[in-house]
Amino acid sequence: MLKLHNTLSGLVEEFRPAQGNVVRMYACGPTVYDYCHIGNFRTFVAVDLLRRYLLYCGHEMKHVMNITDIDDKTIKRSIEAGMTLRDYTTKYTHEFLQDMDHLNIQRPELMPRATDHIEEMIDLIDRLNRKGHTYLSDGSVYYNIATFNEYGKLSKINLEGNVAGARVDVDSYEKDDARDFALWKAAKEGETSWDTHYGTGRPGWHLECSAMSMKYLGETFDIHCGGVDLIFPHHENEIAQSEGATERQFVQYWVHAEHLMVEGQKMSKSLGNYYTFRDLIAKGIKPMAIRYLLLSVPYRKQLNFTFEGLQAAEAALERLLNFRRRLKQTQVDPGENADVTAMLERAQQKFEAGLDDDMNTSVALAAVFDLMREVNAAIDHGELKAEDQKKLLALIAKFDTVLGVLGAAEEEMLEEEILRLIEERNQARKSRNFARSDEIRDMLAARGILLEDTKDGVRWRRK
RNA sequence: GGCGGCGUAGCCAAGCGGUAAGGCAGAGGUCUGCAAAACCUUUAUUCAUCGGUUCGAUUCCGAUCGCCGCCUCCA
Repeated sequence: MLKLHNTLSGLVEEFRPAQGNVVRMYACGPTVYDYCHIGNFRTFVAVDLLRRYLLYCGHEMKHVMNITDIDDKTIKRSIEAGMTLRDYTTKYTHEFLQDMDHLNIQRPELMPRATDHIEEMIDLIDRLNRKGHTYLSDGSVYYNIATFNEYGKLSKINLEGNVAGARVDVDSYEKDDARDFALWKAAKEGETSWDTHYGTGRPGWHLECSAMSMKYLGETFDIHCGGVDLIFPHHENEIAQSEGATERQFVQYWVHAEHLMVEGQKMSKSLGNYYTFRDLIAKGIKPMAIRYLLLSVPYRKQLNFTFEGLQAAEAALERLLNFRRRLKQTQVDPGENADVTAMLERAQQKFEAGLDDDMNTSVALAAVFDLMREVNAAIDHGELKAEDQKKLLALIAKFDTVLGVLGAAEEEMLEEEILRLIEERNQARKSRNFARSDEIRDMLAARGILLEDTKDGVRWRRK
């Protein structure tokens, strides 16, 4: 009896990688016939957050993300573009990785290409063949799902944790030959193909993920991620392929990211609300605002992606950055304040409890904002001490190893000219020459330097 | 038609039986020459609707309405 986990509750307390501290994780990557749209990145950000939190928890990662460079559309588009498949997919893979970098998504340990693993795929077909799961038809090899009696267990199971199996009707699949899927497809005229003992052709879509995940992660691994639309048939078929061949449990945890809506509507080209990451950047949206918005709603929830939401994300992010800047620049006395220590501990506990609960990022973010409010009040009252300041900065940095939205605290070099102008403005203000002081402030603002008058003196920051 | 998810303040949302987190926007206040930033206060007697179970339901059950996804190699 195979066990199938659906949620990642209790990550710190209960989740134990099968291989020591090394978490073996596979994520279905992009198909590379075009630019990914923003919904794709919702999934990739969710996977990144999970990866980062596992690292935060002290695990090591062996994380594989495939590059699907051999599906129908990619082949078609490369022909249309007059490029070789390899050149075409290399181009779009490069674009994809650039977008990943801009969204601060960490690179997986391995990003294998499907077309580099034809041999492994053939070997897997051989194994399935030996166990009687396949049949030949018109030069193609099909998986006979009637021979795998657990077919349907992933997509039919109730993913939200209600009574499993209550309404599962596996029989309808077993009778239906139409549910069989291709492991190897006979070559079509003009398409890229490989010569093998199954004839000339190319692998079916689902095969690459079974072959590559097991090659790099072993026959059983910890976590398999992807978008919800992949549950059926893609992941269902991966299970059939892998478990059919190995007779072992393929995956411990399935993590499926929900889709998003744009302005309350389904994203589609006809509605004009189909956005790639690059479209949004071209509109002047900051990458970190996109990342923040995408991660602010737990991955299991369909999030509503709106421009108003992007503005809100940017404002929230700005506030967090200001807070960190203020924290750094505040002059403090030596020592430690027990109240602040308590705030710190509460925040860390809530942050981790949130993420432990199946990556509830809403709760984790609330913990960060609660902390910010409390610490701001402490600073206002002059209650922050040197030890607190140090610990807080460290904690914020630690939180951001997971969230990845703040970036490294910039060590800005004070330009002598800026300092000189600030000093000149101070003199002007002292002599109540506000026309001149405003002139200087505006001049600096025009160059992206914002001044704030506080009771501790002038604070400045770059916009 | 089959399977599944969702419907919480102006917007984004947490919430998993015990009396509504957090963010954005808005309002008032403190501070300031004016700002900015920050802080304080404030904004849902109520969680799509109607029933039911319970001492008690946003949370469980049923029905209704609305939105969304999968069932067609589309993340």
